[in-house]
Amino acid sequence: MNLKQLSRMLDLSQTTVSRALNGYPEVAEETRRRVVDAAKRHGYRPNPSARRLATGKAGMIGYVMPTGASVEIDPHFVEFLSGLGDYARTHELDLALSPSTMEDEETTYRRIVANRQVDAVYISSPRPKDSRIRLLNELGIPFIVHGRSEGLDFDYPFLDIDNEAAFYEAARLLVQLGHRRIALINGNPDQTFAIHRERGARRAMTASGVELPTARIRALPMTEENGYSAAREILAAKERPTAIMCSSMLMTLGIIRALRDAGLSVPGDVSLVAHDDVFPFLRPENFPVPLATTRSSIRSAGQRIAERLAARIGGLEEGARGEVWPVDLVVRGSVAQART
Amino acid sequence: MNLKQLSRMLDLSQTTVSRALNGYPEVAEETRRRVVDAAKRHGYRPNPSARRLATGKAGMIGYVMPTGASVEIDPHFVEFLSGLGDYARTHELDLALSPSTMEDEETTYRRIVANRQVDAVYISSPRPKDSRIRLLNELGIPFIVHGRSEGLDFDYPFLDIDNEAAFYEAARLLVQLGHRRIALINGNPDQTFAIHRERGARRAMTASGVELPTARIRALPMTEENGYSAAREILAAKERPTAIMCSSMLMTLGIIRALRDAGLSVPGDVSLVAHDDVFPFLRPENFPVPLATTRSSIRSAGQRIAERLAARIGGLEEGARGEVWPVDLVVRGSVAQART
DNA sequence: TCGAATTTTCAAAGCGCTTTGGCTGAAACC
DNA sequence: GGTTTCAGCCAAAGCGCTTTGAAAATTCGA
Repeated sequence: MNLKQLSRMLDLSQTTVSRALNGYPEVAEETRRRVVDAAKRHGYRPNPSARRLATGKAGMIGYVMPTGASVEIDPHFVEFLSGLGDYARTHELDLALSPSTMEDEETTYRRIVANRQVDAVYISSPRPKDSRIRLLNELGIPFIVHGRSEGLDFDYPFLDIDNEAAFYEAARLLVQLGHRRIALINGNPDQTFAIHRERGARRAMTASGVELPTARIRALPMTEENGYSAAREILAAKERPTAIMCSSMLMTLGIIRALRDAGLSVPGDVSLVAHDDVFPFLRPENFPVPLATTRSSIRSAGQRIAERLAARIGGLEEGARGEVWPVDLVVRGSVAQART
Repeated sequence: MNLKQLSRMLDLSQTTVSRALNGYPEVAEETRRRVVDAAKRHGYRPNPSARRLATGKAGMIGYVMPTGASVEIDPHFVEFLSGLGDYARTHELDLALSPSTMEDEETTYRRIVANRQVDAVYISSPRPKDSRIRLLNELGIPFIVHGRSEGLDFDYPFLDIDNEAAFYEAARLLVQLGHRRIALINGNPDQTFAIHRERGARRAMTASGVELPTARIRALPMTEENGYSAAREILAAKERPTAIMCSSMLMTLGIIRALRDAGLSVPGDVSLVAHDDVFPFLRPENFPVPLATTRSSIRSAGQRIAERLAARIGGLEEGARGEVWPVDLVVRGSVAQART
């Protein structure tokens, strides 16, 4: 069933039918009802390719997905996607993933924009001075950054959590509990969130005269394995830390393994705080010792970004609006008073 | 730059240019060279919407993504997607994810097929008598199932790993090591893979006169939490198992936690074998005790499925071809001789 | 009641591509 | 030399929708 058939059936022109269906004002209410009704009854759905060709609108949200042998999409992505999908589903939006190697990223963005394949784009895991943001800004397609960049000389729309405050609070808690040797096992240092977290931790510690030497910092991709090896190294130091802050629960699994290897207990010997992105398959309450966390649902972020993207597509949101979500600090059994 | 402009520039008709670019034979070799050359030089790329409208081909692989508050996309999906993307990227294919609730699934499939939004579709996590397979079969769109269904009265194309053999081998190993009380902590029982795994394990055990009572079986969504609680229950039995087979490494993390709670050692008290889908962020070698696994890369499966889907779109593959991959059994420190 | 203003509807022109069917000129055949 | 054949090219007709510009129908004001 296409427009032509439907309009013939109703004895109306394609124009009128199209307008009736798309809510244009210049069509009599009664006619509209007739049309809408018939469309529903016959299950008419406009062909999206045709519509796209005619309007230039794609009805899709795009994401350029880094791939390649060595690149791994991390589990955060699924959770995020899940949230994005939640919203998209109820708003007739689909997602287009365009796989691309790191090197072809720019080309890929240019392509999907030039081809009008998507109406809006989101960017994840931004780095400082992220070139993708500049590019999209120039290309003039609606976009939102999940996270933030730094050092860009213009503003852009983003949604981020307050990583700095989160780790500030976490560090402050540890300091208040008397910890003086606190380590930080962070995510990849070329990502802005990792920078912010370190900044927050450092600020809290410095404020109390506690040092955060580089020897007690590790910044690596967030895998169990890296958590383990980072913890091994840090625990091997003469001045062993009495608390560890970590950017990822997956890494924390590795840290716990290292602690066990070293015969150290949580929180007896070492207190632990980690950031929790709220994975349904890995809960801080269920750690050997319930894990204290800074918590923020990455899934909700996905929903919200989809919502804002939709608003942008519809012209309801404009400008470089930044949104920063607070992060909860949830204290659980993995933190305790420092041994004196 | 569009076809019209390009053809005018070359002083050729759109027809010829289009044909030259698409490799049709009725164009002189020299002309083709000229055209291809100019296209590259001016960065001409056919507008996909227009092409889609004209050909009915979408250049996209579709996936109906289950979403909803309670539904969680599991991390397997990302790994798979990663593989799919790997292939798609190099073949000008994009992925279209259509989020859908479980109830709307059928409608969504119908929609994307009717609209020609995608050229092919893949289905994951098939259940026995999976209605999606029947539907796609009727709709006549190319598709491939990742995994297998059971009890369908027709054949269909799929790619699966040999779950039954994998767990057969694993169980056989445990039996050979003298284990007589072996537990199975499996994935969701309405998924075919879980059924196959149980079948394999049971077959190996029965062959050696070892029982697998339901009391020693748990089948749940594969989260750390479920692994933990399943293990707790099973370990609480009077006749405690001396070995546990598990369908997921994430669950195995929970099992290990439960073992530790119970003061049991691996492999001293309990041997452990798990299935490994090869997540980059969680490696069996890095478990407290290196974990013996049945291993099969879910990412490679993604690549292969994309490849086969592309072949189907191009008419190079047809019929109900099923492909079953063997699974490696990798013995590591988590299995040992049963205590006598 | 008549012309103007306003609604409501329509025919037709795109959007950028593929593809059908036909045309042209040169090579091949008898 | 005249007729076929065929390679190589083209004009034009879609694909199914939106949107422009104009016409028809209706309402309104005086």
